[in-house]
Amino acid sequence: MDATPSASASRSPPPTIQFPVNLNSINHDHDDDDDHTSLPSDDHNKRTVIDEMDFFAEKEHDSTPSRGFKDPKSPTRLEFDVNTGLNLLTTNTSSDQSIVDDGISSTMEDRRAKSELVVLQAELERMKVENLRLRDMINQVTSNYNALQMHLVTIMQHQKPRENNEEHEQNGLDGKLEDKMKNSGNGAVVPRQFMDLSLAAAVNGGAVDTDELSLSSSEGRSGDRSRSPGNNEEKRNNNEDGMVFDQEKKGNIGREDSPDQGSQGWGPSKVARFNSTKSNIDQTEATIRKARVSVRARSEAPMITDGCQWRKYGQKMAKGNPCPRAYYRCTMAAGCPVRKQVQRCAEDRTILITTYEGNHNHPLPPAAMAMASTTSSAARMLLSGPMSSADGIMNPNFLTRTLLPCSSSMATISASAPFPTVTLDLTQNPNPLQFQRQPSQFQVPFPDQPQNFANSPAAVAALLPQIFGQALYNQSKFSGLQMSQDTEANNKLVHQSQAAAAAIHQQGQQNSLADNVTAATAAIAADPNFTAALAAAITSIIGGGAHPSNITNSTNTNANLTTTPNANGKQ
DNA sequence: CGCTTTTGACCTGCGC
DNA sequence: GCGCAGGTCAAAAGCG
Repeated sequence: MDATPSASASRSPPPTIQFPVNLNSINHDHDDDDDHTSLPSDDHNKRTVIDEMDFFAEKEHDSTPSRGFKDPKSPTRLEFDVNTGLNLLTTNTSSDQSIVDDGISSTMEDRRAKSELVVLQAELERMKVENLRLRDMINQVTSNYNALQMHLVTIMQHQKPRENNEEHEQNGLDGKLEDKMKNSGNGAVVPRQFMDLSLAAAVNGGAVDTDELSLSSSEGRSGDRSRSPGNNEEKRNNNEDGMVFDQEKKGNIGREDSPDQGSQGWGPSKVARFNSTKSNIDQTEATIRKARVSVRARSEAPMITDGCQWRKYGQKMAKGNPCPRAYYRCTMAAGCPVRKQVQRCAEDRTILITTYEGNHNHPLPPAAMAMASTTSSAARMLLSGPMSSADGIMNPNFLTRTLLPCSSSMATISASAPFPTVTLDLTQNPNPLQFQRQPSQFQVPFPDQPQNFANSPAAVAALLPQIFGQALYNQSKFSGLQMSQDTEANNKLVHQSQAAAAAIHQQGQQNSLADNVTAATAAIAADPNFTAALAAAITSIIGGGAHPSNITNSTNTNANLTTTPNANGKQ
């Protein structure tokens, strides 16, 4: 147990790898000392203040290659000055006096120091304001992005409700996913499932709109399981009366789905068992939840810090791995469906494997946005994949071309299984050549990142949203186009996807921008080198964040994105 | 006191 | 039908 990755896990963040780290946590670290990086309480309220603190808290980064960056606004230079100045000042003020004490010039020095102090304070104020502004900007963009996403989903919904239904009917309505899955042996069936999912996913836009779904699902479940009731107290509202959904609406969206099924979160099969009458949507929902994003990173820490708060709800010995697997669920909001598994790699215990599933149904701190959007987008991407091939396996080439036309590092995606899983392998050396290692791998356009940032999981995680965001976008387009059913169509789709990708850059700028912002936010949060991170953020926000590549930096972030055919749900 | 972790039991799906 | 493995629950214990 102690050995468990999770054992001491969630609360004591100190040793953890910093994923898309928390602005909050960073701040706290500086202010209070690490204690509550993960404390649930500080969420929203403090954020504002914290953010400000953040920037200045990161003074240590004098060594940072800050020069390359330009603040969109005047403060740029000042900032640097301020940073150093602050440091010096702090030390100087105190030390000056003590050291200079004896000197005759002390008065002058004093004055000078005071005036400097005043100036610096003024600067500080300005910077604070600036920080606030930036933060607001980021928040705004983020919310815009979310809104846009939902909008897109809605549109999609309108566009293809029929097709969707038809599809499902074709599948043979008793057509539970389960059935399909079971039939997967035939090979032919699986792809279909995928198709369904894709459509549905596209329609629903992920967990987003499935209020009803959750409802139905919950019913189904509760019947089966005696436990379910207790389990869902938190979320119970939903069940009690369907209407409740409206209450929290968007907030709930996510909530609902998981809550009732919360318990089954990971269990694909469980979800699958709903009656067809309950609809495709249910299936979709369920399926979406199934999609997983797995991150492999080297760390001594029991858990990676990803900006969210987690509660451990179980631990199990998994077959074939001496290290126990820990189960966590997101505690940032009651009923949040997001879960994660943490386990050390059997072969190399320095590698920590964190698997995320589900979409958050609550507002997230910027730092957590990266991971959250990554998982949700990834899930949607996987599930909505029009690229399913005849054998039910995603065509990596397709993905490569579609999602990552201009990548600089490598990643692999494949999804043939009950749980499509995107595995981000951060354990690899940042060597582009790796790309060649596996034919099935494709490159993910991780923009270059600041040095410190480059190899950290945070960096990659921060960028994932871009990738998946784009992918999602692309796919949404695809699914629109995708009505064709044959593999032949896939070829077309490939081209279409490329076109779509291009179009996305033009049309979907908002989206990309948002993604970039998200990434940038995470970058800021995660990067110890604030200046670099800030630069990245600013660059992405102001410099026309349409392209991920807009984030300019010197180092490549390399990661492997791998999707595992996870037939048995075993690792 | 409230929250989190621990841990054994339970449920479910899957393969044989 | 049985056993195995994954996943979840919930009481008890621990902690701040």
